[in-house]
Amino acid sequence: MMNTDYSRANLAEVLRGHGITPTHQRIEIAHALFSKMAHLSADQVLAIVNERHAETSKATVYNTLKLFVESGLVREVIVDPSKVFFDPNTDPHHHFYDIETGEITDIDAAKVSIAGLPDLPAGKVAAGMDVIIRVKRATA
Amino acid sequence: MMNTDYSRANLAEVLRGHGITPTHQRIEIAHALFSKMAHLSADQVLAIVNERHAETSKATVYNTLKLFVESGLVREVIVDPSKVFFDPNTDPHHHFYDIETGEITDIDAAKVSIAGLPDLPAGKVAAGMDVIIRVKRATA
DNA sequence: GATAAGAATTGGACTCTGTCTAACTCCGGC
DNA sequence: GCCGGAGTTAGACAGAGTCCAATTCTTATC
Repeated sequence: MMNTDYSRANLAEVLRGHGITPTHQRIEIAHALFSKMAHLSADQVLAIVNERHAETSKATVYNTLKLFVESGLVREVIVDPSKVFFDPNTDPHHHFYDIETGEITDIDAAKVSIAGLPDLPAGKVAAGMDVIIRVKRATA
Repeated sequence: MMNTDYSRANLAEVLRGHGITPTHQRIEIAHALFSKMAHLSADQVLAIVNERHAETSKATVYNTLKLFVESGLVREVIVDPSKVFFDPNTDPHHHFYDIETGEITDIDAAKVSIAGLPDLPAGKVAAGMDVIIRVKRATA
């Protein structure tokens, strides 16, 4: 788990630690994701980053989010057709998605298991697997 | 589970049984889904239905798939950003989705369980919940 | 601190999935 | 067979995401 220092200077170090050149835009995007600690869509990230002055383009937000996903800094959560969310929490966990309200709730990874996965200890869902449970009512 | 007679005449009866007026287009769409018994996207359904002569519009395919989902004839499977798949198998089950190959594999519903769902017998995932497990390698 | 070369960013056009609409056609009860 | 409502249609539209060539920034090296 990441520490909780979300200063620009610290975020720059975090990016360097993941082999990412810390540009202004990338730092702002990282700041948006980590300081909110919420599941954000690319659109929401774009809006937050440009709240005061428009300074980051759509292309950069998409490029950067893709880069962050590839380097394991955030996770992609695909719950909705036509909208991907980005989750700054990379601890092993899964997601409930309420179809009706659009709400996303975390589930402890240890609580989800699948029988018949002989190569996994106790049938637990392996790290790297992304379990998304779509429900019709809030179940959290 | 549905029977395996995929003749137009029988599909018309199946549609009527679900309260759906069996038009030519709807029968063709049902035929595409059930005779292949595969997870198809709206685009694929459109292509299959119009293989010989263009006779069904995009709007009708979308309308019909939505109608089929609402009446429980097929299920929506949301595994990929920007593409929804439709599954003619409505038996309770869940899905593995291989991010790299795009392959979708079924999992027996009984094999997936979540701890900490007190209102559900034995922590089993409830009917109506749609569990999608996104993996990086084929795990089936 | 200046320089240079590659990396990052940009805006805008573009693609793709899916929606909407208003006119037209078909289905089924009478 | 007629009629009214249900179903279908083409094409315009919307929103998320991609692409590209031109520009700007970062950083290693001096």
